[in-house]
Amino acid sequence: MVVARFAPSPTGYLHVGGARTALFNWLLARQTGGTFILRIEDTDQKRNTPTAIGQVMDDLRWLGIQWDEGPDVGGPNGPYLQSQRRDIYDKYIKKLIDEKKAYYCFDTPEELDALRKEAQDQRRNFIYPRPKDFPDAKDAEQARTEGRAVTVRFAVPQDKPIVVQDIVRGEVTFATSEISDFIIQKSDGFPTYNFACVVDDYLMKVTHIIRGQEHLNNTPGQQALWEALGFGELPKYAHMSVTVSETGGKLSKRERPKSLCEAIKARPDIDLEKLAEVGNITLEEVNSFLDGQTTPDMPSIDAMAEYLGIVLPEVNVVDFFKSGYLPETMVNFLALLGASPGGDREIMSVDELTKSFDLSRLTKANSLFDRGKLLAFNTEHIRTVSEEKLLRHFKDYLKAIESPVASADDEALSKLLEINTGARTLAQIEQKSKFLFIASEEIEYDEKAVKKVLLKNDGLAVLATVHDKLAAMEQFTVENIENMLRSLAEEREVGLGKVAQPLRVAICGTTISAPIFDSVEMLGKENTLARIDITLKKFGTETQGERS
RNA sequence: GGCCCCAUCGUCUAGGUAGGUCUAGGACACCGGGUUUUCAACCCGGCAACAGGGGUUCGAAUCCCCUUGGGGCUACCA
Repeated sequence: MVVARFAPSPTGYLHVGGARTALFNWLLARQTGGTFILRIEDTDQKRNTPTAIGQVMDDLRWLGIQWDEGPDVGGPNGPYLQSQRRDIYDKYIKKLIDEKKAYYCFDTPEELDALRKEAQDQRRNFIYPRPKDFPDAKDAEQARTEGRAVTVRFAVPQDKPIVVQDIVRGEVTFATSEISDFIIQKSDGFPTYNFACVVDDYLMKVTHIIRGQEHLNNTPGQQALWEALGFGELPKYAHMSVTVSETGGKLSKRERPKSLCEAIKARPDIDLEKLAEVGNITLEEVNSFLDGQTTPDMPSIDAMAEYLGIVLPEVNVVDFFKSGYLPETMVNFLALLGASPGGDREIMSVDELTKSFDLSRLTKANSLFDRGKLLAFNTEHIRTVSEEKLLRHFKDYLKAIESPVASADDEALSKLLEINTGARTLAQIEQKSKFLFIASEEIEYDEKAVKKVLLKNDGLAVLATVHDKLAAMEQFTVENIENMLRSLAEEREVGLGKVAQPLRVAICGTTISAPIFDSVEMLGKENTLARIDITLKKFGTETQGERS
């Protein structure tokens, strides 16, 4: 019976790297009919955001990743929040201390830093100097009353090299002399990740641990702990390749601030004071951010980016949601990043991915998160998901971005989805349809579009003709609109574009929109004529002089 | 600096664990052409890789070693 788990620390929204880890564990559990656990590693009081747990769970749900045991659903081996398992960890820590397998430490950060610097200077790895005699509980108590910080370190057995049997890497050997006695209990009484993780994986009967390669170096220590605690058979490990970004290095949450910082620097004319105001931070904070000293909070980053009209690269699952990607796309893409079902298959459903998932087929080399390919996947999934699913996703999306299109009923929304086949993202569909749902007076006319389409080639004259023909139309149907425009083009011996484009600009303000016949029909006769009137009035006088 | 991992088209990858069937396949991107009411989408065609050097072998993308290059970790973060 397979038991897999995803164990995020709740520091904010779920990012794609975390989502991939969760997905692989979930895929394995689903394929084997095993259990998938969601465990929250909230042992760092400083880093936890109270809302983060909910955000992570929302993101997983959006992806369709359901957990069998977790903070909200419970389970036989709860609680699933590490912060609620303090007594359990304390018990095991006491056991290790009693057995002389762990010991108290009283070092100050300064002392530790000095030791590390010394090691660095001597060109060797930092190894904590284990005391000959371990301090006892009384020493610890006294240190505490003196106000000194007390931590507990695990005495890593030095007898034999530690071999990690990794499903993707094979046998990886670590010399124990390279593994420093690490802290298992912090001075605030919380366990460290390396300790809590081992205890929980044992208690929750986890059989498979799939995680990022960044944890490979933690594994020998965790194995030693597992053994010292007498936990018996080790779980199976699989350390996945890391997902890297175009800018180099691990794809992380730093991506967005970094990208914004570069964008600001690339535009020296920016009013930094105004920027600070928009981001709701001080000018000093902006400068510090530009110097790489500090990083403002995400809402500030987003606000500043929006103000500057910069699109930041998506890194969190919600970012992709708000950019109009489908969960099916994300699951498919992430499942194939650093893994392959073999052969030429790429666009796959969750069922297919589950069936074909194979831990032994994980790639060893790091892979780059290719947004272009993701877009292609999204295009394909938008084309192939069922109408009902697409409609549901579209409604969720519109609601999330607070689009005026959200006011449309299901019928209109379905129509939009239908006429916009070939769209790459839901965002594109929204952008090309938005004009149908805003007031005629609020249409913004794109300067280039007006110049190119209306003020040239008799654009306005054509538009006036179109207006009259539409006004005379009794049945305002897609078919009639199309016939009218086509015959008008024929009459004038020009391409359809010459008559369709002026109309397009008149009703939506730009040269880009959903297909014109359907758009006009959806807008309705009254609105269409009104918009043409507005356009004619607005740009009509300008043409007089320009016509020669 | 130390330890660990990795290396096929620009990118994701197939092929590697059983060396010959690989003049290295697919997809994305890119380039050219077609289609077209805009943007897309779609159709056809093209470009493009076994990091380098040594071995082992009749034969190596595939096995071994070195070099180079990338990545990770090196916290009282996870």
